Amino acid sequence: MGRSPCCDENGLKKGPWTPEEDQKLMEYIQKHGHGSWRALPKLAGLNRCGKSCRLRWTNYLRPDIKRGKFTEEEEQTILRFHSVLGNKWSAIAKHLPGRTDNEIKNFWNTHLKKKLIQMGFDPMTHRPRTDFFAALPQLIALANLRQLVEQRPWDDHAARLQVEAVQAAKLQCLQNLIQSAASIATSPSSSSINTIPDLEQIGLLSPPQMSSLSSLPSPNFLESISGQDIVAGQLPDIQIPSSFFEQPTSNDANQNSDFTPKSSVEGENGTPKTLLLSENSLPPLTDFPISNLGDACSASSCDGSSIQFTSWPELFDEQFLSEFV
DNA sequence: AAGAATCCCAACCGCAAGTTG
DNA sequence: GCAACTTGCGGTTGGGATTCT
Repeated sequence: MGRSPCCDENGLKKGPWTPEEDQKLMEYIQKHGHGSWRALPKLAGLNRCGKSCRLRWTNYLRPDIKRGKFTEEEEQTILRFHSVLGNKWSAIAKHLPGRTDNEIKNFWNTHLKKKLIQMGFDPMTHRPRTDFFAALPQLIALANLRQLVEQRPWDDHAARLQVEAVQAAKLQCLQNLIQSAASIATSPSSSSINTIPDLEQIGLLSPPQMSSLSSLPSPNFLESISGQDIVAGQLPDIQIPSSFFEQPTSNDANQNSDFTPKSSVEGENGTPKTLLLSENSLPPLTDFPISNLGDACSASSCDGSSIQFTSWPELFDEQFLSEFV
């Protein structure tokens, strides 16, 4: 397994491709196919290394390449597959016809990753940031906005704020517990994911909620992912807040790193009453870290059922949610 | 208008798996 | 089984384009 020496060779051109070079490469491949990439540059009359030619062809010259901005649908697809596959750009690209792994990687690094971070998600796990203090600005903003919305006296609000802080901590705690359980379940040493129901035993999840955990993708699901056989529609519905695609981009969002109000309902007097977060826009407590699970499972033949955490509203009782939102 | 800052993406680099002799 | 070679992948970067001050 030696390293490829091709790019170390002297005298080979590097850097941006000229239209003439593109033309030569295109004509050669269309006539003869690429064959051996290493031999191609000489045969095509190019002063480039084979690697450079391959890259140019696969990322730019291939006739089936789709150009232009990513659609919202493509964005969703990337997010979903990334939450499952992690940074497996080539695997993700297989599910986006006409898009290259490089393009997807760039799009992820320049747009999607930032979006997730701005929304308080960990871009690697697709879950809300786990550190409570990182979420503090959001909580503070939440509290302030609530005050504006409700126009209640501060004393009353302070008391409510305290309750909310407790609830937020509770929420965080539950989340951490779930994550811990998940990591235990995914560790090769654990026999199966069936350790999750322990949560039920300690009274954190009621049976109906657990039932939602049992609607799980089969182990075959993960196998099919690694085998690249899945289509987007078969993925677990890893829930990105509906507000995700409404998030301001770049600079706008930087100034509003907290969750911005996205929906409004009619108040009693007919004036719109802004909600901080709709239930649907709550960040998903959601996603079992399937990206890691994939490796763990492939290494340990996990035969237990896997987990599909549901969205927030189903995890908490209505009272909790209605109080929190 | 101009310089600084930031964004964006094509291309490079290095690693690892697969293939061949 | 081993080493040389090829291919593919993911991370990183250079520099042009765009936006901000």
